[in-house]
Amino acid sequence: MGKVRREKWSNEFSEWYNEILETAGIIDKRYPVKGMNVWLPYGLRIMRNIEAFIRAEMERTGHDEVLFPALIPETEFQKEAEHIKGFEDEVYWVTHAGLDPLDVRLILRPTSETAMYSMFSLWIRSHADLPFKVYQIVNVYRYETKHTRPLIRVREISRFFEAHTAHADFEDAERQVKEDLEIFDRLAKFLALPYIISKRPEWDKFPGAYYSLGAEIMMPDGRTLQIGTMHNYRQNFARAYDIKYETETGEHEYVHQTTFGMSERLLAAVISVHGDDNGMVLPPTIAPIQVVIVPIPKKDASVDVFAYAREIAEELRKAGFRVHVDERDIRPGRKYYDWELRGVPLRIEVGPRDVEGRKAVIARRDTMEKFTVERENVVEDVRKTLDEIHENLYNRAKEFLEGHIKRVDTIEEAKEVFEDRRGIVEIPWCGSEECGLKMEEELDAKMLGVPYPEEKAKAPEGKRCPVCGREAKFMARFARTY
RNA sequence: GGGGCCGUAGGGUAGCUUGGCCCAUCCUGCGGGCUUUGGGAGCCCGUGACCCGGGUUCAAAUCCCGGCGGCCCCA
Repeated sequence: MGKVRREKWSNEFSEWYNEILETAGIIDKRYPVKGMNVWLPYGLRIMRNIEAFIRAEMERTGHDEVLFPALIPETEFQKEAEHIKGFEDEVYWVTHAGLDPLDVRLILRPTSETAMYSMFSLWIRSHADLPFKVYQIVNVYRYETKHTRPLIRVREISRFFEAHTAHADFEDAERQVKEDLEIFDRLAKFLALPYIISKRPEWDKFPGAYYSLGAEIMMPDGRTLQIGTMHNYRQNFARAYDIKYETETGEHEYVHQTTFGMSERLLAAVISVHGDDNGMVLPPTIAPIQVVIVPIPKKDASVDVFAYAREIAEELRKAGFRVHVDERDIRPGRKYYDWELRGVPLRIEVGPRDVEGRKAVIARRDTMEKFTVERENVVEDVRKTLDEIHENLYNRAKEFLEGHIKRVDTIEEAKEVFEDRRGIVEIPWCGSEECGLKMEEELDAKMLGVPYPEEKAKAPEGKRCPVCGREAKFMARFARTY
């Protein structure tokens, strides 16, 4: 009691993760198609809370919500050469209608650029239409050949967020990327998730992009998980899909485009990063139940603990909290374990002693600490404690992330760091693809890219690329990734 | 692309080598009853499974062949 354990969480993360998803009621992975899972009510409620925040941010920043069809004609899909090359071996094809083969085959969208952009070319006419900013949250399909993993690597991404924008020039597109980063930062704070941003190397950018940024978090087993991406396409897609606008002086110019993407990996990150051996720990911002009240009856007690519990619940609800009173006829200890597993950030226990003394016991999910508060201070103490929990989750995760980033100068040192296959290594790099790929191979890790913004990416004076010995231009990040 | 392992109730498992004692074991879950409630109580009753197809045999969860599905390792 009162002790946070993270042994299984850290040492047997895969088992921990699968078990939690199932027992906490997030998803049911028994659906008979590989890589496709069923969302359960509790998991969906958490995801909806995350999406509510994203939608509010989209509204705040002037994005409109749209909804495109899931099917894309082969002819549209093939317009941007790099894009098709990047996705062709992982799209699902619709080739028949009934028994007859289709004249033009259709793909199930793996992402929506090629669905959207022919429409963009119809919609965007003049400079007055720019910047043009839309988003949607839909399911997309990718035939993953590597191991699928619920919420992380799936063949149907159920909650794929994608914002697409078009701009008059490169500078405005760059402003959009900055805005995306700011939105992402606010979202990450909302989820209490510390992260890093890297600019992807040329060989790993999004197919068709001019450059790609990726946001990563640190998983309990020391691997990184990408939970957000921002791309500047420049005019690559505009040329392929003929998206032009008329300037103030009457010329026709191709637009500059960006995208910003996220998915249910956000939920995977929240569950993984904040959890412990007892289960999930949800940030109060997204917990479907923020406070659970467990009445502790005594057979011969003269007081009504249930009435007392309901009364506190009502007061908390009026103050704006999401509260549940657990009146099930099972023992309290069982209820504690139940709600801990489901990550409810704060529990209130009320027994006859509390009713008589006008008190309540508060138990924090993050630290597993318990303390007694006065009845009349409950609302205030709950508010304060929930805030502290959120802050503590963020700080704990930040410490974990930062403790897993190491700077080294040589391949040998990097290998030493990776001996336990954990963490992120930053190593000087000349910037050539050849040396980058060589390091990936030597380290058995992926290059995430270089720190972003660019100022942070520069290698300190005098550092040399450990592969070719030339002067290092950047510090490159390597990690084992999901 | 190459190699290996595995499919038994909702979840986890025993049984398989050496076929019969298996209308299949135990834990958990689920429904009901009694009793209890400050950290997973107990007892009783009930519920529910051998991946699919073919073969061998007097007899198949067990052996053989094929299919489907899952997992792991290597490139």
